[in-house]
Amino acid sequence: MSPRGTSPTIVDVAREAGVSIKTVSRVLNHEPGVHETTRDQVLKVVEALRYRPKQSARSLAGGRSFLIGLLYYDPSANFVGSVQQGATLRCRELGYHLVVESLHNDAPDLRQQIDRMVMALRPDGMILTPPLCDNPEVLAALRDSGTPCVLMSPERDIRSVPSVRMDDVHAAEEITNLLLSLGHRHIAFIKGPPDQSASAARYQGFVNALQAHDLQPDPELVQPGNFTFASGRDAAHKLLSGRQRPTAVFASNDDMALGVLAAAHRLGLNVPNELSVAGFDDSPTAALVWPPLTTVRQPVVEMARMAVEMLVTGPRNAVSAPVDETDLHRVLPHELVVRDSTRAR
Amino acid sequence: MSPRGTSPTIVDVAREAGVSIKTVSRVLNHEPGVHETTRDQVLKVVEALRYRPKQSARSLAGGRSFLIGLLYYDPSANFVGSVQQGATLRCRELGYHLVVESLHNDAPDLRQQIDRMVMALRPDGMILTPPLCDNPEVLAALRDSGTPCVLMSPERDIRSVPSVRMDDVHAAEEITNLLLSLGHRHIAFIKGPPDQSASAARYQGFVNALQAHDLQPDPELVQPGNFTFASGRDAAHKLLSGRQRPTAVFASNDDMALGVLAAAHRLGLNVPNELSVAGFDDSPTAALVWPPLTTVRQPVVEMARMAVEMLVTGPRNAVSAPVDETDLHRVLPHELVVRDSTRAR
DNA sequence: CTGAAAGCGCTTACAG
DNA sequence: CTGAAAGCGCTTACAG
Repeated sequence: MSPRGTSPTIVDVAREAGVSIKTVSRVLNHEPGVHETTRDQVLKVVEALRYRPKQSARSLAGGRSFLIGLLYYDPSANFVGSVQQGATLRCRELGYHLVVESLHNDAPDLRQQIDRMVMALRPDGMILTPPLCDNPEVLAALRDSGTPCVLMSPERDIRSVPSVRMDDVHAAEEITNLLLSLGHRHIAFIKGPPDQSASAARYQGFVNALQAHDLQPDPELVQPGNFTFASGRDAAHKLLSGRQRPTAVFASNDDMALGVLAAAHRLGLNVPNELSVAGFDDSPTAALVWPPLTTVRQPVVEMARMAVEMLVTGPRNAVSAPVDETDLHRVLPHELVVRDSTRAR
Repeated sequence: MSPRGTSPTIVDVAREAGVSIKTVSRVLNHEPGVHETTRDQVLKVVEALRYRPKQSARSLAGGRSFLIGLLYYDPSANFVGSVQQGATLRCRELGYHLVVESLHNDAPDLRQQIDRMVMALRPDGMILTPPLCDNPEVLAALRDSGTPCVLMSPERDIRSVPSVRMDDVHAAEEITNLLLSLGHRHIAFIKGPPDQSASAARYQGFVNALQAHDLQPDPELVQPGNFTFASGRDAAHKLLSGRQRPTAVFASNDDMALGVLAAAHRLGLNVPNELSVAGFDDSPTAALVWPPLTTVRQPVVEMARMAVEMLVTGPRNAVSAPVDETDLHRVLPHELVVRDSTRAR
């Protein structure tokens, strides 16, 4: 049973079970057309010998590696952590394994790095996270290699390339509705960087919710930001020392919301009594600050599970009916996380 | 060049270069004893055909998978993110790939999960992070399978099992020395959970530094904690409302230090003017709070690089001299990160 | 429902 | 310095 000693092979199982290796293979791969008695017998021997087929042999002979690749850029992002969590779990259930590669989005030899991985490992599918899933070079390399991909939260969907995402617009609407329902009417909004589609989507949700209440965003209460702590803090300083102070701030991500919290503390403003603050992302820090942040949790773990599933049970197993575009682009439900940083005014 | 079409094989390269596949193999594996002219010719063809050996074939024939496994438990830990960062980079340099598996430390089928991975993939080595690297069941499974391991920051070193760590004692001494040099004499300490060796080590460093200044820890200023935000906040409440308030608090990890910050804010205590606070770990949040936290950065990325290296250039390539125990247990230098939460009293 | 043969693409001894 | 042969442990057609 030691892989470095003499672990059993399919031949051992076949001999012990009194069948051919082909039959053992059939049982192991859940192929139909094996007599139940035979199947049971084989499974018993497999169990007794603690036999596990060797991935390299399966891969070489069958052309499937049982490997899913995960390409990511920012190692510190908790997003990636959750992706892996969901992906490795689903992989395990499906008999696959996850190979990860940390790439620089602007590395000069990006293409070569990807080619090397694809050629060596032949992963059966690849999961791409932002910003790599929006990098044309990455997409091209993978397309040329014929590796199936799923994009996680890409900037925009690509025809015929599967993707998984959440609904930023609706989530931002919900946060805004929460603040409105708490009685807030002067709600500030801190935007994300203009080159990220999530920024526009979240702002759109904010506007939608206001308009549904016959309100318009106050231009003075809408500040630019770039998803960093510092940009949130600076925007908050402007907002909170302006002539008409908002009673609530919706920062379109958590890092900026933390900046708002810091600015409020410095200005001696009590959150949530004098100012409500909401974020977006449910970063690990969001629950650790004072007061804990009201925010939106992306269903990242579920998205990753879904991505693996689309890859594994994808083109190969699907009936070859014309693929439905809506099936290709999945939207998973998010979750509003109401904590102590928001309060009725 | 498309792996799903007809990618070149070693036979193609051999034919094109006018040599045997054995010679191609020699060149690819940097084996000695190939004429320089032959080598150049082969490499030229390899380049032209964009040939990459297929891992599954190499693995099946050669008994090496070129895969390093990473087993981890807590997906949210930024520790794991840094480990992967370092590990994938070093793997790439060495022609290896990293397979990750998220495991529950107390899963009933833990052994089975590990066996499955080891038997299927036959990784050439495995990196274990806390708390898995201290789990006897995990260690036993890997030992039985003959898979070489490196433990990252294990509770305690195991004879003949390689490990990589930092020096908690020294790091804690340095933080304490910093506070002492800022003029603090009433320094509180918040401990970690007693069942983690890092807790004891950090406290030891704290005591060492005090004693080197002819000081003794004040029992009233030493509080228990368990490395959580809440425990740090509670400990701080006690410390800061006691009859003799410390001028500085050394929380033995960042999460607890954040708790101290929160408690100070609530009590209206200005950090760092009225209270200095130091943490340990340099978590991502440490730089994002107000004021930014003075702390210690573990050399996690470097530790992971080292772990991969020990695995790859380990037993196989090492001269078979008796293994030096000190070579087996590496200690990498940490870094003091002085930010704004500490100030001269 | 079951099996014998061929082959996936490399590396390992073994020769020369 | 170079090569012909065997074999790693499976799966894929193809038969029966």
